[in-house]
Amino acid sequence: MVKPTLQDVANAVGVSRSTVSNAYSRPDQLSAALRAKILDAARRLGYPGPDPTARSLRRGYVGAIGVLFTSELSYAFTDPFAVRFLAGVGQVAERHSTSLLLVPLPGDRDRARAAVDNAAVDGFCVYCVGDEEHVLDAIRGRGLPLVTTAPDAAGPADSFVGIDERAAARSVAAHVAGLGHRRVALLGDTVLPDAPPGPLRLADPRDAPHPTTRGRLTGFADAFAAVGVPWSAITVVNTAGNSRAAAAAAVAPVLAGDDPPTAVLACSDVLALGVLDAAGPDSGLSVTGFDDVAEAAAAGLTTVRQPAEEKGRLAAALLLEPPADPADGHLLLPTDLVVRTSTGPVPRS
Amino acid sequence: MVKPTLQDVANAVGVSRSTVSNAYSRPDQLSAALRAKILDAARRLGYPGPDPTARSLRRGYVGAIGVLFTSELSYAFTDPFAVRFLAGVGQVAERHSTSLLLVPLPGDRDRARAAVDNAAVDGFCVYCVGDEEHVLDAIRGRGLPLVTTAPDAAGPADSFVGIDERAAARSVAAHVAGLGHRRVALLGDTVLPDAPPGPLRLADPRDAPHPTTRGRLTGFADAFAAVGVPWSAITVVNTAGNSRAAAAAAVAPVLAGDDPPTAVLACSDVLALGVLDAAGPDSGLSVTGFDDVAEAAAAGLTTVRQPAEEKGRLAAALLLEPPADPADGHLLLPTDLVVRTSTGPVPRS
DNA sequence: GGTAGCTTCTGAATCGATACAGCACTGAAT
DNA sequence: ATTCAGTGCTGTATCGATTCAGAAGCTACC
Repeated sequence: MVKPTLQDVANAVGVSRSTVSNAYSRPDQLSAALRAKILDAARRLGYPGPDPTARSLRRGYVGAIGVLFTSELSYAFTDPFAVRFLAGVGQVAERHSTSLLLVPLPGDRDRARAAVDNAAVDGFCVYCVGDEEHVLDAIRGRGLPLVTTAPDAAGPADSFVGIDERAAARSVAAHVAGLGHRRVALLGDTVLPDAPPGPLRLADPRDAPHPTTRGRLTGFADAFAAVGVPWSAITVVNTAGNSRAAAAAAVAPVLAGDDPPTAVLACSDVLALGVLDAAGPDSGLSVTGFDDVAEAAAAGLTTVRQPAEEKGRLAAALLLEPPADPADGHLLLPTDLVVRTSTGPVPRS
Repeated sequence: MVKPTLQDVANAVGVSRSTVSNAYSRPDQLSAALRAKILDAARRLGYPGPDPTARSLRRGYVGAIGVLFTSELSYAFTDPFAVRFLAGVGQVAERHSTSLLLVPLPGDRDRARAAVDNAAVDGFCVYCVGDEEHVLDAIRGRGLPLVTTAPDAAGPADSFVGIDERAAARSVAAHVAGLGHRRVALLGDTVLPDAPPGPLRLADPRDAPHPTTRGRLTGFADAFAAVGVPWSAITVVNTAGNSRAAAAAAVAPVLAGDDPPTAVLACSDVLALGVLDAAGPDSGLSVTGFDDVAEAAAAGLTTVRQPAEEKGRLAAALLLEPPADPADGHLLLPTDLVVRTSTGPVPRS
């Protein structure tokens, strides 16, 4: 038994294809009686209703928005901040009867492009992009609306929702500097594309390719420069992946070295928690994170809070309810410095 | 400027449409020189490559699998077990260059059906279904492959990957019974469709409509029946949602009542954690969960471990690499009873 | 009775691509 | 010179629906 099509239903009832189509999509275009007759025949024939693909082709829209993640798809579910962001996107999508297409973005440039080009969606919500500028170009090339969460990745036509990464980073770094810390290390995931885990030479924080990392490192640098600590005196540590374990592994040698830092500022809470793991309890090391995920509170982590779900909700809303004035497509969210027990004065040793 | 189509590129180069199509999808069908010329012209014209929707229509497949959740889409991201399951699905999908379409399933029957009917996917992976049998029927009606995680929801043609819910529940309940507990309460989310939070009359555990809940409650009942505690002596408590807060709110009155239970067995870790919240530390109450999510270990929760990511990976694999023999489409995963500190002997009072 | 105004339904064009049979040409073998 | 097998490319049918202008039928009013 082959799958019946709209035409088969039309034949069975003895009406035209258009009428059957109307029975499904525009009930006001035909009499209730005929409609009932058609739906009944459809049920009898086992016709499951209009084919979504064919319908999308003709209508010109799909009813799904793509969500892109720089790294593997599984990362989307590994970082608690990402999960909450997605939940926010999902809430709004749900209201619009829109699905979420999670697009795995392979590391390989060409395959990444292909993944974007092949995604059947009405728009893209890009959670975070590294130097994947070409992926954004692919989206723009398709003429699809795009909302990003990294300010300087946003082109003129793109929407944006996010925080002032640099200012937020400055606030937490200023707190650490204010406690007297001068020997500090910064910790980021994939600070430079192919760098191994561990300490890294980075001539200038603005050289970091990943916009979010760049913004945060630059903000950290700002605050320390303000108290006389030059960039060159700051250790930058790279991790292989945004995970607790990766962070612990990358930072352990640094903590064990000569002249270890008295404070470590991480680019995400997950990394910061890894630093706490590596340092062990009561080490006296000051550690800060970023995002304020649920685990941060339990661990007493000093961090910067940004509204995760709200960010997701707004991103989806920008896509699904585009503002009349494109100028309203750029949203800057507030952040809060949350001081907990993971930061304190420099221990005298 | 309108978006160019394949035809426009063909015209520009002076070849047929098919040749341009081949340049993209079957490079071996034309000379490298011509292919280069075509791709070059495409770039010049701003042609973004074949339209995914049109391609899907013609090819007959989409390159995406649907993931269905009974409750709201945001739930998918709220339950840690669901998140890990999804991560597993994502890993396998990634290997197959396949996207994940998360389909929000509205509570309303008709809209739920519509959501399924409109999803452009090659198959469905149903994380958990309540009494949503009609949704499964809709999927089958479309002739799409289906993998479920609830054994008795699986039709003959469906694949299945999951655990023996009843036996697993029996094992943890036997542990609690072995500790001497005889006054017990069971806690589940939406045990009956429209029941309010709090204690509930349920004549028989097998009356619970949700297959997973049904399996677990029945297993609990088995173990207590074996030590002489009849079903009628067991309190069943309903929650409004699978969250810590909902569980705490639903169970608090029960714990505060006359003749409170000495043990509470929950149908998920999240609920169990809520019970611990409600009971407070050192209450002497024994509490068990289900799934062994990350937070369970930290809270010392006695629970049943099941392999979350592996479950997701297998589910996706059944969809994307269907076994030659349909009999291999039913996978039963192992579970482990994990005894921690949240269970202990009955306190003498 | 004629025309205006509705509602209900039809037919052809269209969305943007892919599959497949078949044609034209090339070079080698007979 | 003729057949043959292989490349490389073209043309047409097709995927399964939606859209829209317009025809047909029916009521209603002057």
